[in-house]
Amino acid sequence: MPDSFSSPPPRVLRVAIPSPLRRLFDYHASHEAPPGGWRPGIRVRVPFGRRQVVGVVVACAAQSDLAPDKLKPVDAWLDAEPLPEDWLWLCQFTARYYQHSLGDTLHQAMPVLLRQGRPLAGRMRERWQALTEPGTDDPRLKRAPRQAELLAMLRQHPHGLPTQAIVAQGYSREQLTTLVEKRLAVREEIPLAAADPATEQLLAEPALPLNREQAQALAAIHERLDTFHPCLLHGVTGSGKTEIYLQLIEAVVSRGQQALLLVPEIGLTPQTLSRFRQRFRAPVVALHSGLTDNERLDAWEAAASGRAAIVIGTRSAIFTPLARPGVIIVDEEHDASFKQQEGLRYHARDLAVARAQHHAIPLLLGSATPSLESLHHAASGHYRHLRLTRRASRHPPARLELIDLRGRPRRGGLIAPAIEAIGETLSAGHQVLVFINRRGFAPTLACHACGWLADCDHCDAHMTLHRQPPMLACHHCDKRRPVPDACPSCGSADLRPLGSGTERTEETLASLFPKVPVHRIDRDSTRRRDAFEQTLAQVRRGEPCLLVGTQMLAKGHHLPHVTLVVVVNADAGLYASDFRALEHSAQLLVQVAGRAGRAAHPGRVLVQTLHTDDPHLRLLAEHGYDALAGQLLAERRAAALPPYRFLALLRLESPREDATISLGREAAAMLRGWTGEHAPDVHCLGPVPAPMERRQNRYHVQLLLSAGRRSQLHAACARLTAWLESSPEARRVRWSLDVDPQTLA
DNA sequence: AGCACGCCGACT
DNA sequence: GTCGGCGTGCTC
Repeated sequence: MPDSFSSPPPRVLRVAIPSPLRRLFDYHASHEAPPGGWRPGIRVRVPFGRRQVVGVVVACAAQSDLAPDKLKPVDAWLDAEPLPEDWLWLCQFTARYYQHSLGDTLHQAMPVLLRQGRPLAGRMRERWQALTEPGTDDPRLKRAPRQAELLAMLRQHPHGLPTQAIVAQGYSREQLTTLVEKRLAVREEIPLAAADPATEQLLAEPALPLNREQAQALAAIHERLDTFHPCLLHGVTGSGKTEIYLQLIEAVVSRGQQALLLVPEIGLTPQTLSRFRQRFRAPVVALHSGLTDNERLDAWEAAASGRAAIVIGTRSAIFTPLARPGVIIVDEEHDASFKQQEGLRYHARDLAVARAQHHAIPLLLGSATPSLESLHHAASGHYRHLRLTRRASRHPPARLELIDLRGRPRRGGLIAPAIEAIGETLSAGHQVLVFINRRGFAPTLACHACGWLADCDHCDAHMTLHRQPPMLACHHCDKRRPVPDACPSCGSADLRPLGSGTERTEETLASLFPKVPVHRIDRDSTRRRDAFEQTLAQVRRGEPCLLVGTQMLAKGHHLPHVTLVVVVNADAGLYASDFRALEHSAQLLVQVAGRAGRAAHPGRVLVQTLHTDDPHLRLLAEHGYDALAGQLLAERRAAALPPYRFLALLRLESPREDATISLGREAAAMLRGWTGEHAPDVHCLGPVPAPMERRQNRYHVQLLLSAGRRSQLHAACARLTAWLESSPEARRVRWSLDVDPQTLA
């Protein structure tokens, strides 16, 4: 075994470079070594081509495969100590699993300041302290009341306050520096490591009592906290999953370990955070989009050093290093936002499984509507299946009532029975949620004289008609056009909106129920930062109102006064061509339905559809999500689709249709020749045009690989990426490989 | 991905 | 006469 003390210092460093190239680059270790010697995980500044980049040492070697005169020396080391080992492991695993460049993976998984080469060690925190005693009023503050208030606040905290806490109180950095200039306060910097006071007592708020099911589920996870122990917490809306998370975290943190909680993009709200911050005295770090680069690096450092006890974040938080990992929890594990849909296409839930296994710690996946993957793992015994069937409220979850759209006139997408039910609910003093998964006024504009449709010039798609402001917009490429007065094809003035979006339904409801406020919630109406929260706060006050919204409304938000939910059209999702379309629409329908009747009143859910006899829809309506999931799993098995087989999708895209398809053909031919001998289990489908072949004037083609064994799929993907990287034709076509694709679009 | 080199069109 | 279009070649 090599002894690190007697082995000679390395002469060559193998460095991962932030570039899409799937290989390492060797450098001479001629620069002075860091104090602890060269080790994997140390960042270096190196010359790369004609520029300087920040790379990460991945291995140290005595010599390179390249001639020594081909190697350049590193310019400098940037870390005395390597970056966290668990983080480095996860990045290497991710790069391998998703067939992505390691350098690029490390780069993406690093806080921005580390990418730029800024130091990690020795971070300081600013603190501000009052210099004068209370009671000594300074005449210079007579005309500066805010500064006087700020000084009074600082005086109440003789040990000083961090900048963040002061800014949170509504004061500005300028006011602080003015106080310092007047020598009334002083700014100091203390090491971050000393900044958080130790906590004597973990719980700030008592735990809630658990019902029997909850207690059993918690006990099952508790049983083994020292091994990899994946559990699927499968509990209906309102069955108290969060309380189990909280008590599990309490148990882990009281052992001196850390908890990592992943939530969907839409779930990281101030309410969620305050629930955790109020419950624990332990330091909670939240990784949300509002953090500055400095705050993000501080949070990373706090997690890596172990000072942060609880880390909460969305998808990318899976890459947070942890000094003493104790549990990983993924809330709403079925949520599509856990999968990154561009660049490094990782699934945070799947990485959470790998990471928990690596650390030998429990993993908790929570959902009311688990993904078919997780249900399959639970059924096959890979995951422990913990069910919560009892709701805190005395009402059972609302059932879906299918109502037939066929042959009935629609107003704003709604038919008479739905409009009547809305009227009755409002008269009873309750609130109504109308769910429609299309934003804009209408899906498109049509000419009733000649049949012309408003199509996008750049995509194989219709343009959506908007009223606020009036325009035609393509939702695939962001191209906008003014609304024409007359048909561009025949000149007729008989242009009519076709179908309904949120704006049109909002308009219709406002005219049908003029005395009741209508709130529209979609990406367009909530563009202003706090508009969404403000509307929700108003709705929670409980006065009768109508909510019209897209799936933004469906997820997580507690709307206790809604007792009727209307789904304008269930068919769009159910009949989409994607193999996960049914699974995802069923999850969405159940989530939307979960918004109804959580308070003192039972709820109703009306689902408008053209296909009231559709077997899947009926199964969902009559027997619930679990029954439908069972059926869908059987169909997936029969169709040789995930979770029974594994997929990888090669996407090809270029402005030229012929170049795209011919590269696809060559790749397929190469692959079929290779798999026959090396990976007979791998099937290669295609090349085929992607579902929307032309987008933003680029042609999209795809090649689908499937296999029953991951090892063979992995080998085929490795062969494919290597071939593409060396193929001259592939340089003119943009390509990307999606391992475990979420959709085939 | 960057970034340079290199060879052909419309401007001061 | 130059500025600049993007084809193609390389990065230890």
